[in-house]
Amino acid sequence: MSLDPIRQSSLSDQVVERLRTEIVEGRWRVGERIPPEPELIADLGVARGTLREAIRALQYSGMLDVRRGDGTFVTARSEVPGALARSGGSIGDVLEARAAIEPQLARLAAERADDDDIARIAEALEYRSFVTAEPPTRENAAVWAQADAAFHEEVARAAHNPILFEIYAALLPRLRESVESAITRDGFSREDPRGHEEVLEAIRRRDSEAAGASASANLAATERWDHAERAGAASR
Amino acid sequence: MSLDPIRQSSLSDQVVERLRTEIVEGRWRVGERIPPEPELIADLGVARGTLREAIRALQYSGMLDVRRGDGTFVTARSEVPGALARSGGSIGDVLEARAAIEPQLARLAAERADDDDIARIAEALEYRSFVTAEPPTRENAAVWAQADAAFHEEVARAAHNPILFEIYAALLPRLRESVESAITRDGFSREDPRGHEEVLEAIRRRDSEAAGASASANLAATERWDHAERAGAASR
DNA sequence: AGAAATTTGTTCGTATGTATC
DNA sequence: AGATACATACGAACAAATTTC
Repeated sequence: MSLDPIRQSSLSDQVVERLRTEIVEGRWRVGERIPPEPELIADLGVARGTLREAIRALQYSGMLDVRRGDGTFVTARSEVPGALARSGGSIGDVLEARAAIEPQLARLAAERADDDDIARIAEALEYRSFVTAEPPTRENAAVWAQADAAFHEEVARAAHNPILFEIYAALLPRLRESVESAITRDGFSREDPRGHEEVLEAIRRRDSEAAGASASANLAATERWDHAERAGAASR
Repeated sequence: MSLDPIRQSSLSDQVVERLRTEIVEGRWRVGERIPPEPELIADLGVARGTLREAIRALQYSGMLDVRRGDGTFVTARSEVPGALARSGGSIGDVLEARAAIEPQLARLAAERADDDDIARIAEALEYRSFVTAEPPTRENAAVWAQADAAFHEEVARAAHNPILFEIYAALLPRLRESVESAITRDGFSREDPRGHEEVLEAIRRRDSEAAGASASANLAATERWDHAERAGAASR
């Protein structure tokens, strides 16, 4: 059997790992500015080019946002959303991916959610209902889309599967974007009669079948809207 | 409404896009060596540091493999596998993700596969059966795992959803790895009585429900094996 | 409005480590 | 062993964008 030769990792790769760790472990929070180049150079003891290569790697992966003359900011704690954003696909494609993943997440959440998970889901749902009560305007479209996404994200977290969570969380921004632009148009209905509550109640009852079924039903409504939307767009 | 200021992209970002395009559009094929730094510098008209930053970005994303003293090689045509590889998770997590996505892919494939898709699936399945007929050894474990993955990849392609395809294709290497190491141990059964054939036949009949059901059934068998495997490992 | 300070962007020169033949 | 080709790393200098005073 032939073994791959061990290759010592380059300095700049090591710097990437160091910076990435700061972000993943939350010492540098999303939105915050990281220390400027001269400071990092001094701390890490590497040349400027070496550091810059590392920063570029994380920038391209979507974890950092580098603004010339201003600074470098943390934008995400994972590479997956950035990678998925580059892979194209329409809103319909995003919906189909959600249709695959969401019911499974709901089922797993019903099996594995602990009390903290359930409390977070309930809180997110409460806020979502609160926002839904307000009249839809362009200003609060982003707020509503965010509130909706937050609920789904908490369900996903409760499934306790890091891979599915990563994938699903990466899909959410793309969906949020489209919902936000569509929300003031046409017949987009923000309220689904108790569909989301049903998911939460099924999780509380540890009824994984019911949780999956409710999630599927909620998605079917959104897909109908997407089909109508696309048909309308074609005739415009 | 406040608009985001337009920010002109840096030279090194433009270089990233140029290099990425060469890879994505297949002019630089996977496995090939890309031109050496001095040549790219001359062609693109940028400084060494600028080019190196771009190469590092693509290296970290998993599309390039840089070997000091040797050259830089193309390793993938997408960033998603590299990103997903960093997000942790166990084999069980990978299986659960597959369980979510695979049936949906089979359903979509039954709705959308064209003649070319079906021919490719049939070919992959034929090869898989051929390899399965050989006795399992450590040497051909990798070959079998690859043949199995190839079948699933062709089904995924036939679903004609770029996002789901990217996600699923990114999961395959992780699964292949574990199957490969487990294949000679314990009671891992490489043959499932006609399970994979059923998927193909359902796709041919355009029966999306049957395709999804067959895919689910196939996965359930693998999941039983994983549970047994984990129980065994715990008692060892 | 303008000047200075801060921060990232880009270039060049040089020396060194590593793989291949 | 030697030669060649290639990537790695450092350092210094100047350019350009942004913020701050």
